[in-house]
Amino acid sequence: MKVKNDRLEALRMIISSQELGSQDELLEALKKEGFQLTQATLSRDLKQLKVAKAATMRGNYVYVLPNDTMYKRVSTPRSVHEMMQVPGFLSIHFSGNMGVIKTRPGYASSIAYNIDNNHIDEILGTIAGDDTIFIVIKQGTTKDEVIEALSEVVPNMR
Amino acid sequence: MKVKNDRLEALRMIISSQELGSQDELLEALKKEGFQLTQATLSRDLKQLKVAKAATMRGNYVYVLPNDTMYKRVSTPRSVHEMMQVPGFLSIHFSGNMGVIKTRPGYASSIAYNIDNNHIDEILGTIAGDDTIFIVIKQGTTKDEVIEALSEVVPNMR
DNA sequence: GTATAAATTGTATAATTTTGCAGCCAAATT
DNA sequence: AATTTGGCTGCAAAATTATACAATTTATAC
Repeated sequence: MKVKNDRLEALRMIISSQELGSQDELLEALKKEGFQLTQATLSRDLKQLKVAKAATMRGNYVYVLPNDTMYKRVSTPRSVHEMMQVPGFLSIHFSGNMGVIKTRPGYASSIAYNIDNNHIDEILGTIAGDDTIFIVIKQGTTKDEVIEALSEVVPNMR
Repeated sequence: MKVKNDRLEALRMIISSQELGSQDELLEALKKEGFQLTQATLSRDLKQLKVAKAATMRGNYVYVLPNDTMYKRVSTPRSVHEMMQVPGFLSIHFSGNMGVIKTRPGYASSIAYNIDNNHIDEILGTIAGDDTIFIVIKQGTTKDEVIEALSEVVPNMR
């Protein structure tokens, strides 16, 4: 069934690239892509793709794919080594006791996870958005020391 | 409100330890734990906890926590009552005008919520990830003052 | 190609979830 | 003490989502 597979693929792309909160909105987005279907069918598609509807920080709801890190089920925890293959890192800059890492879209949380799980003394903590990570640096630590420590963990660090 | 926090905590435990697919089922589970509330309130609680409803492989739906602890569960599943004794707070450290709180996975946002809603003068604001909270501290405030103030709000603070 | 089985879909409806509103209560303010 | 403010909740209605059923299409076997 070519049509259905295409539709599911389009749906995946729509969900991962936009923040839509109801099936009607998804339906409309699909229509713009040239897919003609009813809410009932969409509901079935969503079930098949295991899409979840989740509350956001901004107080609304969005659909998310099952492998979006936050709502991922199961998952064999990836090893540090595996994650080092992931080339999401873009840049790092510092200001005062904080560092800001820019990553490719979607990579922030996995890189931050990687940093957290390596218990780097120089870093008190991280918080990740979609393509940005904030890190708080231990007092008395230099940028170079932080970069040195991070380069053990983050691929393409330098 | 003590009751509400307890309820949210119980809800979290229920969701992470059982596979329930409708709010009515959750309501019943909560009732067994001694919580009395309506489906409407539950819906709001779920929104606040950022719980998502996701399709499963077995063709039904389940509620999942934003960082699904379900599949990382430890071998001995603790009872809801036991787990409620164990709040999520792990540690706090400071650097410059910032504090970094580490929590058990998934607990950051609810603890940050507690902090925010207690209007602590010494804290300008917080931002929470999954297991980390950044807090920005008012200038001229000492760590001890912050810890003092937080201990009113965060369980197991010291 | 025809027949049979399986999958897909729309319709209509049932089931579920979210939300506006008003009341209540506790904490803060005057 | 009285008043204001803000959070929490239930109720009921609105909004949204899931599904039984029947029809149709597609795949498979003969």
